[in-house]
Amino acid sequence: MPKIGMEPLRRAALVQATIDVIGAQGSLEVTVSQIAKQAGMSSALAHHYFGGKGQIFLAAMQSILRDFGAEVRASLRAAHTPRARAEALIKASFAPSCFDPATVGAWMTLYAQATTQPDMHRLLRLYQGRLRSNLTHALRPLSPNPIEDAETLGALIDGLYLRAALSQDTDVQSALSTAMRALDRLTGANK
Amino acid sequence: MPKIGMEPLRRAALVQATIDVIGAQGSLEVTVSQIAKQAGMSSALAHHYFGGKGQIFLAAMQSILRDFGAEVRASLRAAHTPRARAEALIKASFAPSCFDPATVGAWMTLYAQATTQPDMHRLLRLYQGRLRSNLTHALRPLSPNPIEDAETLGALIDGLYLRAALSQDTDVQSALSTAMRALDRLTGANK
DNA sequence: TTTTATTGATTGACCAATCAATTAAAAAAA
DNA sequence: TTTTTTTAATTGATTGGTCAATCAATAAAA
Repeated sequence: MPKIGMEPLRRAALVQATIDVIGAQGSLEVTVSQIAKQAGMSSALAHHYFGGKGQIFLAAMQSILRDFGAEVRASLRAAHTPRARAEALIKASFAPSCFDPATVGAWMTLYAQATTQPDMHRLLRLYQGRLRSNLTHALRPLSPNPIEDAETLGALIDGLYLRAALSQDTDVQSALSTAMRALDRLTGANK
Repeated sequence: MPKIGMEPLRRAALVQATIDVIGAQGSLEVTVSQIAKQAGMSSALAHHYFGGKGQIFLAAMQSILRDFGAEVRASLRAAHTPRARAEALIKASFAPSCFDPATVGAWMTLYAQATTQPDMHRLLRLYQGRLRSNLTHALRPLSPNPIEDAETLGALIDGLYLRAALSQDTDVQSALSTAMRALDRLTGANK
């Protein structure tokens, strides 16, 4: 069986499997064996390539954040005015992929683990920093205090996401329009 | 030893111990034995009175939410204008007790478990419902759309709390003033 | 003597991590 | 080209540890 160059494939499969399993059972309580089985290999191999459960988890989170980052950049690319950029950032935060059960589970895991695991904490700060920076940039031409307003809008997005994600009746639409309305107000309520 | 009427005392001690242990180690990963030891009894007794770990956890969360509710009510009692009521609600959400490591740990646990455990989910909805109701009531005389604005302010509070709680440099003050500024804006930017 | 309180010890299960052994591709040597 | 050697891939089985939950036994109040 040993075709050479399996490592990257295996690692990718394990990362995807981790996300799938977390999504399937909606929880952080997954075992290495479950993940390995989902990825079609033995748990020993998972340990061989990743070293430990924590590192598998970390890689999975990184993957999710990377995908989200890509979605944000794609969304920004089509936006050519400050206002459109701010809207793009909001829309990306409430994209359907963000409400995939796997993503929600991973996100809650991240929050819960950030209190103790430095790696996870760093990852969370990274996301928050990027969102803040993007929002500040977009709001600079629109607001007299872009930094403060970016902070407000960023926190609002997180709070709305939390509520939407944890309502079984995931009414993303309502969360999205609430965020948009807030943007209207922050930028001077210009319709 | 068996003085009669131990049950309520033991239960209360276990609830407090749960909060303490979660706080001390900043994480949801605590064992029944740890909790029982902290409460000065055997793990068997903890099981005897509560039936299982999940029920101990649930009782601890209920206790935290009950305390928070009491703080909110106390804060509201001193507020005699709509504006003061809204401010009181915000202040209560950023009270020092909310940033006690034990409270933060418990809160993150609640979010993480709400995705799977119906009990926890119900509890979270209860908190969100009460906050929404309180905010709506306070904003009714201040805003043309109190329901929508309460939703916005509630989500903002949650988001700001999340950020403040997960920054090692817990700058509660900044979160608080951001929320207050948002209240200004929602209520027509008067002053 | 019945009921309540209490615990040490045990059970049963789960699980992360390790190890020894196997396979076969690839590379080097003959 | 054939043979040997090295290296990567792979897993079944095992280990060591943890933990929730149960139980049997004890002690003392009512």
